[in-house]
Amino acid sequence: MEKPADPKAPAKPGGNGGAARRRANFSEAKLLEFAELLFFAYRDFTRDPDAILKDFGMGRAHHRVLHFVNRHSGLRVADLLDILTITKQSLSRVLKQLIDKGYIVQRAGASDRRERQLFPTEKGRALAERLAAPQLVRLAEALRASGPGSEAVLRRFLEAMVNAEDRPKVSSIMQASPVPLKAGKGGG
Amino acid sequence: MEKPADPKAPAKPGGNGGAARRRANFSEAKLLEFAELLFFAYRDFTRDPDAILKDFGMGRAHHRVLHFVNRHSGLRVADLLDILTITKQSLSRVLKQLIDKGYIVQRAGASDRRERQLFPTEKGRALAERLAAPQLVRLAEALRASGPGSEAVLRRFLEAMVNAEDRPKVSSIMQASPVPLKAGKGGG
DNA sequence: GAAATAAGTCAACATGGCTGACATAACCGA
DNA sequence: TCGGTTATGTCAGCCATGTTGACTTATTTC
Repeated sequence: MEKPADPKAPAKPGGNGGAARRRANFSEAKLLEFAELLFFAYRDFTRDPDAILKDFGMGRAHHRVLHFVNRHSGLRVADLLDILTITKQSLSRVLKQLIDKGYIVQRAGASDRRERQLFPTEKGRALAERLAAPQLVRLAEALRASGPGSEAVLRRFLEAMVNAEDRPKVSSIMQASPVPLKAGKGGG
Repeated sequence: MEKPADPKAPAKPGGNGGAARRRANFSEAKLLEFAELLFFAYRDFTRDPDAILKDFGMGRAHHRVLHFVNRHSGLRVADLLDILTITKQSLSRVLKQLIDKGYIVQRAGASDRRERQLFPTEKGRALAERLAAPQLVRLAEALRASGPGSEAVLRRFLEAMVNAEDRPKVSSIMQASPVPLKAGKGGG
């Protein structure tokens, strides 16, 4: 019953209903281009590891878990849930597989034995590096293409893209702390 | 049977097997940080529209289709397949729903009547703008936080992140051509 | 000792990828 | 005009990965 707008005159490019106006100096058109570029960039960023994972009967979810366990060895299940923003049931599925296949091991927490700290095995480290390799090449080339001094710009941009309330958490994660990341929970 | 590496001495941070060495001046650690930042940035970039979509009984796949149809009004199904890099069966599922709900209309191609050109309805344009709004705010703020002149850097970076062979295609898409995007197929 | 917390589990369901097979309509060249 | 190719659509089923809800176990904390 929904009468669609006349398809004879579709999508007036200038006629923006009002959502736009101007945002801090950036035109809507320009911002939309960045949105699209981000989509394309991320689409291809994940492509190489996805192909490798297929050979191992695993998916992108496994990659994410393995990456963070490898990079931030010793983190707890709760930290991982926080980072990935998925439910423990979703995490459990892939984590169990990674443990069963010998890519990750867990140990009871040092101070709190209810906690499970996660560590990569040698095999896990090897796979994590293999998955990361093409992504690092891509990033290095893109940074080079961006010109000198682009790293600082990139870092500021990406950090600002993160939800403001999560930035402290992300920062603390980025410091590759070998200690379980309690910051943002009760700590500071 | 897989004997895991001794979990007592997990993840020597310096002991990189050889995948690393040095990539064009960027340390592996730095590149990994960018990889993580990109993950967090994209994670949050998609969060706002995902929440809105839920109220409409739709998912991220609908958003992607609606976005590109709205931005590049008149593109063909084949163009969309190319952009999203999914199968026509996957696209069909969400596209059909968007058409049934009156967000998108199709017309037979002007020169080739086998083709289906896709257009947003008024309703579709409205939803696309509503979904884009929080993302554009986020992007504008992040660009501002990146400092003056960051746009050019960002653009170069994101374009370089795209697979080299797809860059011409992406460029032609970005020009918001109102004409069906035949470039990269047989054209130039 | 009771309550709270960290983690694990079972069951069911939704979304959105995939493959394979096949149908229809339209175009295009011989 | 006919036959092959192309653009699109569709059916059927599978897989990965997200969700909610309910419940258990081990451990810590008050």
